[in-house]
Amino acid sequence: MTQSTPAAGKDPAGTGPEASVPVPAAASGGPISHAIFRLARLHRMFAGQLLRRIGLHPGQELVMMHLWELGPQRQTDLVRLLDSDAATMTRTIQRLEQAGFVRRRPSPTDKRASLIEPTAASHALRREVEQSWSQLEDLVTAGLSADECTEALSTLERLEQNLVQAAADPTCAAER
Amino acid sequence: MTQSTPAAGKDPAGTGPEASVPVPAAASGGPISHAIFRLARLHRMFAGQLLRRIGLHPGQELVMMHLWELGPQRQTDLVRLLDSDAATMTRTIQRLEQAGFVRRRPSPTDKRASLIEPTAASHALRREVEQSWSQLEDLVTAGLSADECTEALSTLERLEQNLVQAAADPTCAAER
DNA sequence: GGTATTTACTTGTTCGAACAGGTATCTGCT
DNA sequence: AGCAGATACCTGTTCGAACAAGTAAATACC
Repeated sequence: MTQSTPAAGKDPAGTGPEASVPVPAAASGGPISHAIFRLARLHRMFAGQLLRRIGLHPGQELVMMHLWELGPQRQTDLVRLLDSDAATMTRTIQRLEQAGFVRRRPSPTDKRASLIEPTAASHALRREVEQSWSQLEDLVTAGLSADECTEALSTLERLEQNLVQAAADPTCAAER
Repeated sequence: MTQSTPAAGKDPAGTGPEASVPVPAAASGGPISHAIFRLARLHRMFAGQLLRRIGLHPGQELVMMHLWELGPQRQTDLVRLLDSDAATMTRTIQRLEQAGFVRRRPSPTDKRASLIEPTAASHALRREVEQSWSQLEDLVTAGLSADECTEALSTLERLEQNLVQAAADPTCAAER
């Protein structure tokens, strides 16, 4: 926390440009929320750019990584692994299937389910996907020491834990 | 929603190499990237839940906050302020207009542009939106001291800065 | 066995995000 | 003045995310 930008501090009118971080007073009510939002947006954009070259859309690569690693899975398993949505998974699988990266096989034990398995063609992508991930990681952690990385990770996880806990907390009133 | 603990669980040796929790080795290639992804997802979900009650969709509230704060703006200005996309802004404005939160007035000086201004009805939402933002901020920073908040913010901004810089860096080769 | 509930998956919808065009209009340059 | 290029905005498309409903099969219960 040595060279923090004065984002949360002052941003007097007039100077306008603000090339690095656009942060009007609109964000003053939630500087950390806003920072999460901006970081996530940038991060997602980079991931999208990296994935685009290898013919995947953001989100699809996570499905593929799980399939490569764990072998054939039911959609429900993937949903649980990715903490995703069944409807989203249905369409993601459909697109991956149409793209030739995935195949569906009826489950031998459950007529409702089908097993999703990566195709041979998809394995050619595996290295590129993993490479892109580590490239993105390098980008985002540039200039950070190992200790700083650990600390950053712990910070992110702490924030995440706060939200996880809030989701489980009945006082949240965010029930649906 | 129901997300298992990412790092809180100690997960002793056990049997497998990575019998960890939400993601196996798939994330090992980019722990920080993955943490950003998860945090952002949760954060977005919470924001969505809070906004849902007040009749806005995630993203729309940012537009409204800028309009409330800065007064009538052209779409281009909003795009620049939010670092967003012109096409996205067009449709977001259309929906906000249809919802009655925004009005369009032709620009007196530029026949191409129109000025977007918040309606009187929209001002009733302002307090709720700001309240939701600070509520979300409280949620995400729960249990953090002021110092820890500052540090967390600085960490987030540092990661963001890395990506901002990478985007400007020609070695990125991500140019079109 | 027969019914109720849960589970696995699908479809429809709306939304933001991003890319690829397309059309006016404005601006800079000659 | 006239033209090239930039600008402001719109439309079409595909994608993930989330919600709502619905179908079929498995499971639980009586």
